[in-house]
Amino acid sequence: MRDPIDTAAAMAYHPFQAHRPGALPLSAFVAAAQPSFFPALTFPEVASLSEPLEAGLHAALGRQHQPVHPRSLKSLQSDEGQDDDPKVTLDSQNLWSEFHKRGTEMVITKSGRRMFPPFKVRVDGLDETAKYILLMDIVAVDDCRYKFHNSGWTVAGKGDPEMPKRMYIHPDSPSKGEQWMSKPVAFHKLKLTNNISDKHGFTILNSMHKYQPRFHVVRANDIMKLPYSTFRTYVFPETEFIAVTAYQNEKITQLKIDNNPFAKGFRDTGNGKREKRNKQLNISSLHENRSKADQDCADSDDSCEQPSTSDPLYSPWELVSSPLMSTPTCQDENNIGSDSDDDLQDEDAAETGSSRTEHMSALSQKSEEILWKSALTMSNGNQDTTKDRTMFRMSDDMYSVEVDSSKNQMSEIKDGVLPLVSSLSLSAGHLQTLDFSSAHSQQFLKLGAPLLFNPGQLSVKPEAFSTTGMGHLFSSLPGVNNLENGGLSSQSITSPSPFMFQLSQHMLASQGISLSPFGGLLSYPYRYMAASAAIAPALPTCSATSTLASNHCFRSPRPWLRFSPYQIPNSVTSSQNHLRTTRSPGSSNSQSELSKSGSRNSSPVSDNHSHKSKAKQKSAPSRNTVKGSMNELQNIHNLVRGLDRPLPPQ
Amino acid sequence: MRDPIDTAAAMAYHPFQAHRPGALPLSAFVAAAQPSFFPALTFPEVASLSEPLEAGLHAALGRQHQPVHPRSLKSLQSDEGQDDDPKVTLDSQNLWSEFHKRGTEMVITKSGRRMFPPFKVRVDGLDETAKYILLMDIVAVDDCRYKFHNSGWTVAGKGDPEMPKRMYIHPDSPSKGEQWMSKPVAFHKLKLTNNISDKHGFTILNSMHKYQPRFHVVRANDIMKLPYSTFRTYVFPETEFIAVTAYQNEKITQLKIDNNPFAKGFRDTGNGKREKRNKQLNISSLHENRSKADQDCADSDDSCEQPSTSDPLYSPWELVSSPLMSTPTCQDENNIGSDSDDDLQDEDAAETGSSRTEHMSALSQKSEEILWKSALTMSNGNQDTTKDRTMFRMSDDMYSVEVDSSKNQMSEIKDGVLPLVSSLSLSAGHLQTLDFSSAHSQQFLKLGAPLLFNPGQLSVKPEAFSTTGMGHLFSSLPGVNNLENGGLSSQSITSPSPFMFQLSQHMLASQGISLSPFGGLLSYPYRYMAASAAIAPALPTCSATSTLASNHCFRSPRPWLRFSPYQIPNSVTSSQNHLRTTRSPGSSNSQSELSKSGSRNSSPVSDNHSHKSKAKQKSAPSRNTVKGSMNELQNIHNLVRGLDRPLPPQ
DNA sequence: CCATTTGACACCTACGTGCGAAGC
DNA sequence: TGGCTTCGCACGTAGGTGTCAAAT
Repeated sequence: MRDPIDTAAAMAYHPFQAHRPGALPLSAFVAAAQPSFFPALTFPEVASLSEPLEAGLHAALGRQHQPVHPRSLKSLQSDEGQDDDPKVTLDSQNLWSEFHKRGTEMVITKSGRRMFPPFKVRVDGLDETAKYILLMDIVAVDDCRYKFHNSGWTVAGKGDPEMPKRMYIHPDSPSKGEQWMSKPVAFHKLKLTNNISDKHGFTILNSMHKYQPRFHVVRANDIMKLPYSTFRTYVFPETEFIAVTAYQNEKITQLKIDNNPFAKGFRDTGNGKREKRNKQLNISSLHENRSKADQDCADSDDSCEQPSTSDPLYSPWELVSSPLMSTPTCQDENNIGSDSDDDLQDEDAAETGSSRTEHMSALSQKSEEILWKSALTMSNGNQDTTKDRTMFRMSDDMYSVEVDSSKNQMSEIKDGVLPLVSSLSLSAGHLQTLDFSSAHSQQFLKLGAPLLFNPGQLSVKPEAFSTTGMGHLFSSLPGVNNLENGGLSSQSITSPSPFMFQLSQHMLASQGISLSPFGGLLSYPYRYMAASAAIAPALPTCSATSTLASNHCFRSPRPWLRFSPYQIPNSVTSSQNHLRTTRSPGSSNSQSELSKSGSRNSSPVSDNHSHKSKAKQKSAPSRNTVKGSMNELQNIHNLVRGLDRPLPPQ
Repeated sequence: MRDPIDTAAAMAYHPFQAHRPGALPLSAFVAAAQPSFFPALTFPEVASLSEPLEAGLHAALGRQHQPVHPRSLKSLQSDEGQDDDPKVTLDSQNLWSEFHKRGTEMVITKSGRRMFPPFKVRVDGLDETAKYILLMDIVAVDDCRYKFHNSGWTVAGKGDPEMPKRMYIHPDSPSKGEQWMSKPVAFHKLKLTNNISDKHGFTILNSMHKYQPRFHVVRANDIMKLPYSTFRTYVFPETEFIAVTAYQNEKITQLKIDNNPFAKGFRDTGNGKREKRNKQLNISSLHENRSKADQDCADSDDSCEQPSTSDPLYSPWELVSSPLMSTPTCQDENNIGSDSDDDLQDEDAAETGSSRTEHMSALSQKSEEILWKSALTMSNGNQDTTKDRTMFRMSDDMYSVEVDSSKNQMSEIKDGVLPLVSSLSLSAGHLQTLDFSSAHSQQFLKLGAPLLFNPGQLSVKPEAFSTTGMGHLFSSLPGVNNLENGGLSSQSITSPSPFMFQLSQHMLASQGISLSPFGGLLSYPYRYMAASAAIAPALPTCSATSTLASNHCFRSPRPWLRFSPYQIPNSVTSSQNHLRTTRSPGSSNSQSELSKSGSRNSSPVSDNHSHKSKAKQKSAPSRNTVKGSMNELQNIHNLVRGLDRPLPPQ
């Protein structure tokens, strides 16, 4: 049914690390990144292309570098078996594409807003018996602020500093591959907000900024093992969006109204100013026509709460692949997604089955750049220029990046290699958080929510975590119990490691770890927990002086509010990484479904992919690769928080 | 605030086992049960009264007995630290009492119905840093069928066979004691149904039968360790109820309408035939006036979804302790809870503060019997007569029973000893199931739900489970993976062990265990998993010939549908048990609150208990104790399923 | 003045209630 | 017929929508 990966690209990887903003502008590294693509490789089973990863890594590391022994990391892996080959397809892809080509907007509110379309994926190729943790995050695509002008989005200046992005771990994690593959994996519990003081664990975004959701597959049977596990990251370009507090593009509004069941009240019953829009809204096919089994999507608690757009009068839209209305970089001032070119005009034309594939192909080059940029830089705006970068993407495909922190060698060339590297792959934001939010977290947050891993506090030997270990990794380890019992120690506060996870108590509980309320100044007490000294040696500095990475990151409250992404100093640590990139067919289905009233003769996107290999070759990875890697490392190692909690100034 | 246990009773315990229905009627054992009470003992910290438990145990065991080595069990304990002393108080106790004294009815529907009042408890005295699993089940009080006649409940004959009762594990399990104590623990996700083919994991009850909810505290950091852990069972007599498909007692209906927010639409707005009932409905105090913090009750996903009865015009009712309207045994034909005596007539009287305590005290003896019966026999109707039994209860207090399977000695006498024994304490039903239902389970059930532990399939040595183990107990053990991977083996089907748990995939997933769909005749494939040969040696036989316990229980599909509880043969195994009984003040608050409009001068029940020691002395345990123990063991060791799944005839 | 944000609101989807007619 | 059960229903709660006016 769904075998997304059909193209491959490989790229040499050059590890890299220390970065001193100011002295060493990020853009320098970004510009050097030049991943190369190889022709499509039919995803080998467990192909593993061995290549040294440490080249120049330690040398580049200014300090704070605690070398990671691959063997140690290996032992930390909860599941190192390579007998899986995850394939991920985006659910309701055609709906996503419809939004994307018009310039998807996502409303962010103070109280938190869901995404629509819902981010839902189908996973295949997992080891049925192995446990996986599935998570997602949303990272900034660039460092630009946008504005909607003349029915199009334009860059309106430099972006605002990004709040720490949280890793949203699917509430069902960890679960067996069997379970994940049995039904779509939905993330509708993830909510977007613009409230920087959010205490629910929602993802905090900047309005009028562009973001890219990402999906990660981690083979681990315990959330506590996340840091030592391989991350396979999947990026669906069509899920890119601009965060807004109020809809700017009326077409997006109408698309939402027509497809979101909760907005059914606004569908034209002759009241609004909107006219007969029903005809063009036949895109909801995949989103609506999900089978009974599909409705049992794997999501937190309410079994697939996201109501299905079950309006029978909507017939499936054509399955457009990679949308063209991609976003410009900060330098680009050209409008994208302007309404004039193809919206209302070709509505009926689209219905007749006219394929947009060609049109999109023409813009694929640009799309690739953007997507790679977002994938590489984790979109925190850590680069001020984008023109220097040679990005790439495979049109009508989504990108997946696999980062294996336990391998000190070049990754296997699966379907493509992305210079996205991190010792832990917990990337996507200079401040990265693992957030187990959901209804659970919201409930548990009330008694003191996030758990932060402080590498310096856990000096347990990696070997202690045996592969046959029974989970509850830290709960029974010396030094960890102290943290668990004692609430928040001043030491933990003053020198939190950049590699910290924010966990909801619920998830922690099911993992054998719990939090205790911390009677501090905050309504949301924190607790710091050591993850392992082996994982995140490098740390970003957060002082205004922008010194090189030190272990005292975030000694000041919410440092990210003081600096722009470029100003936030970063440094990455060694950690021999195993890089593996796969590509999953994202919007490669160009089938068009003419019937708009049910008689669909083409299978839904996720069920019938034409595995076209459209891989493009690019130059071998150069500095850009390094840049990407560095950003990844930085992101991963960055402390991510997101709750409005003041930290001791020192 | 809440320190429920203030009275103690101790009782000699004589293990016991094999039971052959027909040849050896259950009533014989039941009649012999004569637990004895000792005066209140202020619960010692970790007092441990050592007494041999094995007396006559093995001798009585006809066969199938696999002796359990205490040391082995001890090693299996996830948390053997005795530094806790759980105290449990029933939330909304006064509301419960209001219902109970009228004869609580709970509607059961095919699609599942919540309980109202919601079963919610506050837990205290836990080890803040230790992990606990909190669960509850609902067991039949007797083997009687009831009917509502002349505004009162009467026994209407012998009860129908009970479906296997499922252990509902709180979705947040396991969590730190810290978390459990931080907020009320609600179980509103547990639903009642009369659909014997229920596939949601709901609790299946017989209409017109009487049931008793029970609450269990287990110190364990992994659900897989449940079998080896000590169960502390708490019974709140006022939560007893009769399952109905339609309300019989109009007073109960009105009480529901007035207190359940979801039934607000039926409150007298002048439409119904019900007149001014508002005045008497001031009971909702505790249930309504919960603080903001209380609303964050620890429950599955939707943070305390149960809406609060926030009608400000209701003032707290008097805090009555143990209700009088207790249920009769099958032999008793006297009406209870008849409306004529005290309902509409004394409504206003009650409002004026007239205490019902005396009235209840008069009936306390009867109540005790009933409660003990339910606690001892787990109310599966395994005894056909109740007159023989000498039950007891401490009026206006709830009972708690602690069973420690890891101790081969008489339990510490805390506040009382109850002859409730089981090798694993997973009692309460001849068919006992651990059900992790909730929204999760419903979702995961769809791909093959229950997990059954088959002791015969796991021969791993108990020592393998080290205390420092990291959870995921079975996932990495030899012999277990086979089960996990292979779906359902015929062997597993044909000889399932009586000790099996039914787990939802979700919970299993978070515990390192998952299930795979089994392409059989059933929509809900089963998977059998060995728990440990050390735990449940004895098994109930389920054949019509009523042979003594054998390992081939439930070889026939749904055997419980063929036999009455008495016909189902049972046998218990040795397993040196540590018995400990505690008593928590349930409805011991006899304060009356006169003000019906807010001016409560008495603290809520859970905050202000007058620790009255009303322990009563009873005779030393005799055969009845054995009976109770046997039932417990049987219940625990019984295979519990509940899904309408046919088993291979052989 | 503008662009953007906020909050109350009507209108939806879910689903928890008892009712009452109909079924068995 | 008389119990008891079932089902659709109206009416709640809870919360997800975009709208619109007002605020910033």
